[in-house]
Amino acid sequence: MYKDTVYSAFNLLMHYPPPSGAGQHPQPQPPLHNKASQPAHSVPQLSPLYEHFSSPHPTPAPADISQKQVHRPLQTPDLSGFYSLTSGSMGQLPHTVSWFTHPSLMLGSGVPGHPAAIPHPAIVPPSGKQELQPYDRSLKTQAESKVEKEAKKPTIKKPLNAFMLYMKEMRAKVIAECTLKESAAINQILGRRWHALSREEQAKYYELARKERQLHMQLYPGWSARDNYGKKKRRSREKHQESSTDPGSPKKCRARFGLNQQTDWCGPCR
DNA sequence: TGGCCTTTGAAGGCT
DNA sequence: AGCCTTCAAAGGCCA
Repeated sequence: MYKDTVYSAFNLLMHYPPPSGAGQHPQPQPPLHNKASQPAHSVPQLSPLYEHFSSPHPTPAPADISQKQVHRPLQTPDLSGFYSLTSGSMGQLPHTVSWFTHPSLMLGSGVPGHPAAIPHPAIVPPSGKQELQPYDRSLKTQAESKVEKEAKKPTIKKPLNAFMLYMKEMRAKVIAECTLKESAAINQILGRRWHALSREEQAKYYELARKERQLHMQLYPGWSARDNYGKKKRRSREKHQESSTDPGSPKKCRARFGLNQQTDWCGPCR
């Protein structure tokens, strides 16, 4: 089952048409969450290219898992260099973001039913830490157990959007250039640089993000962004409310003054 | 130790 | 339809 899903997702990407039309507006594509609208025949047959992606360094599964596993239909594919293998603009994308480096798309045991026991970076325990040693469960009520079970459910992270992918790639560069380490400051710089990118350059990241969303959908069909709501502590609303004098972020500022999202900047945000 | 900061975009909910 | 809220990443900072 999972094998089919991964194969389908992989092939879907391998056969995905490149961005069409030069100068195409890089704005996000229409939502892809309507799975029902995708006909089964839209997933092509397994590409022979897939054979190249079986991992040269398969991570052995822990004994307890491997013993229980009846079959091992799929090894964790090494998808590093995936984009360089694909044709079209994505292959020329000069960055390091790929399935290999992007945690939410790395394949591993976190994927339900996946045979390998490598923890999936996109699927993390709610605490983000190793589980505590087990204790006497007989002391627990069923309700408590249910609550705990729910709490221990691994978290599937949201797929990264275009800007997040850009940030992930460019962060190291900015850190090196500016000798900054504080993410808040770095992100401000990256935000400005993002807007300085040409539409063609941004389009690469929008396309990549679109593919990531699509793969995420294939890997976690029932997942919803709503699943992770409330798992981070919400910020206080007061802090989010903008003062009349604070220009806020460029995005908020443009929204407030009705400026063009791509080109216009108000004074304080320059 | 855990939330905040800071960015943009996606998605879900509400009016 | 439009607005609002939350969460994705990152790491220093602070209570």
